[in-house]
Amino acid sequence: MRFSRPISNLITDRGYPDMHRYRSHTCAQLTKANVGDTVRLSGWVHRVRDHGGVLFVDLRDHYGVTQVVADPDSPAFKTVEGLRAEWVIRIDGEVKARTEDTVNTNLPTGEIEVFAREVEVLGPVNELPMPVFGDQEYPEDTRLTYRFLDLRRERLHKNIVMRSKIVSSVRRRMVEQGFTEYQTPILTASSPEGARDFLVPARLHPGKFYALPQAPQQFKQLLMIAGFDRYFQIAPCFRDEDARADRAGEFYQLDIEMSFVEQEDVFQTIEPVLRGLFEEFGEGKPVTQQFPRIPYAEAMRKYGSDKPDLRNPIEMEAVTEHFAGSGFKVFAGMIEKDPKVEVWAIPAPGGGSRAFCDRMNSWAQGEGQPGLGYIFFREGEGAGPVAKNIGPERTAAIREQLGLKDGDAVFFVAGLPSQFTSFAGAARTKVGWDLDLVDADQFKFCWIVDFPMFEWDEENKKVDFSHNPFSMPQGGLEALENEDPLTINAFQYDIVCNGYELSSGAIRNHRPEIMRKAFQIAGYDESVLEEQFGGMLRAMQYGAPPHGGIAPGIDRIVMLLCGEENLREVTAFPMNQQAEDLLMGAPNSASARQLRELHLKLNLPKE
RNA sequence: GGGGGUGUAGCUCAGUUGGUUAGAGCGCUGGCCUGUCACGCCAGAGGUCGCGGGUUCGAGUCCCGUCACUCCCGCCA
Repeated sequence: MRFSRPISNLITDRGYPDMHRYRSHTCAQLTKANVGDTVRLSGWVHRVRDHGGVLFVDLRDHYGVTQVVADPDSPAFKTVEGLRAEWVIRIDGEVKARTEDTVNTNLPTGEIEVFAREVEVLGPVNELPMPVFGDQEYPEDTRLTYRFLDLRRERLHKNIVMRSKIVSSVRRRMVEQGFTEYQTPILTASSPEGARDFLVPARLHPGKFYALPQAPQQFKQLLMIAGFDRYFQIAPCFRDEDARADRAGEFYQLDIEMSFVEQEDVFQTIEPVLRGLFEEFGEGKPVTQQFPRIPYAEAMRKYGSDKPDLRNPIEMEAVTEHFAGSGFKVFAGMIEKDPKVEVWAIPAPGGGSRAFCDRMNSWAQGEGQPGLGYIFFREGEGAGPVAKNIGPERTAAIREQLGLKDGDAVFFVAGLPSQFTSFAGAARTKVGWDLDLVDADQFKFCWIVDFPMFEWDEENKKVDFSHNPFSMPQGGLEALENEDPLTINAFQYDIVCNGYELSSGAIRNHRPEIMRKAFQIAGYDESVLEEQFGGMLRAMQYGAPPHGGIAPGIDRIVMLLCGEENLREVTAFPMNQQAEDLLMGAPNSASARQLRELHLKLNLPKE
């Protein structure tokens, strides 16, 4: 008898019958070359097919599936008859070639099967709450409660492995770019990201709390000030805000910071990493080669969003002048009353039918809008109520401006851009998808640049930072001293891919005097600055290099590369939307003793 | 905190205008089957129709409330 050699060095072959306790091979290894070998496999019973006189078991492990066969000649026949899905078994047997008509070409091991001599049950199974075999959908709470089963299923298993490969590739690419990975604290102080912190009570300091980092923002800047030059980390981040499909309370960022750089240096460094990553894992889908840089204001105007999906070719344009003083009294009246009122056009190539325009109109009403004005073009002229009201000349001018032809349509939104932009953006998205203008099979990247440094806080009637206070204002101290704060931009940028904000970054403010001035403009007393960012401020006074960075979201990158639309599909152990871990039972109540040690008393809301 | 969707067997779902005993597929249990790989065939078990209240002679179906999950808004640079 010939004894099989292991292919994977994971497994030691001590030779039959002194083989490795559990396996000589994985379930993906055996081929025609092994025919005649005696082998040992361990894994899960994926599926049993019982033909009475002959039994087939698909044995599955992490690596693949191998068909095990037993007939009444097999001493293991009785045991195999009793096997059920997902039992964990070890089988010893002989590799046999399948006859030509029984080869399964869908399986890498499909040319062989293992004839079972001996079967040992390593882990039997209660009735399953959900099967591993097949791809039927299951309710998410079941999937999360039995996550270990869900993770055995092909799609999720593949996603998690893919995630690991992506993370490895990211690390390799970063190291190749001259970056070094440094770790930063998990128990830290509240930082200025603006989200709600997760707090951890400090036993040794009654009444005080650590905060989990929303991002290692200050630490990475301190690392730059400490002279480490190029930092990265796959950093866990925590924000106690309500979850969304693309947003969870805990997540990972590829956190990056670089010294002695300007914005363009960061772009030149990060672009190849992301482009390479998406080319490596994007299954051949085209990836943007040179990421366009789009100023924030332009993105809002053209796409109605600061995270535009550039797969959608539609660009909006202002057409206010064509409505000013026109016969379309609703818009004309608004324009006359307020010089800030604008009318934006959303071109809809191929949408030139009354049916489509009416459908968009009722969609808009469902979105809480009064409606959606439109013109559609046919037989050389514009049709619809708006066209009637403004007349052929203005209609032709609009058509001319937008380059529309017969069979196309255009939709209009009017008002104060600040109030309708996000709706206009949603309409652009809907038109693009409904008219099939979006080529989904690609990765379209862009940089969004020139974010405003400050914004008007309507609630508190004051100027406030629009991002974090650590960004360098364009124009530096001079701009802060001489210009209207609401017109100052920051060296603040985002990377967007297919409509997802993948990351946000900035060139940091490394000058304490600019920092003080910025806080003063945002109406914060110097004492606030000292109290909250005293450490940073002190560090800046002892030789801070100019520096900047960015922090792409790992989870979202993996989500895009796996073709998923929900972070939970690429996270091994996610929480549900209510931030509960249904498998481990978190959060949970604390014992009286734990609370006592922490000097905490509960003050629960009334039922 | 608010809005939308969903909730019927372990799972996916059907259930007409309010009308007798609430169905199907998958899974499960038992039986048959020697070449399947979504094996096939036969039989069976399995239901507080999310929960509570109401309207009605009669509610899975209509109304009110409530709970759970999910998507979105708020929130999140």
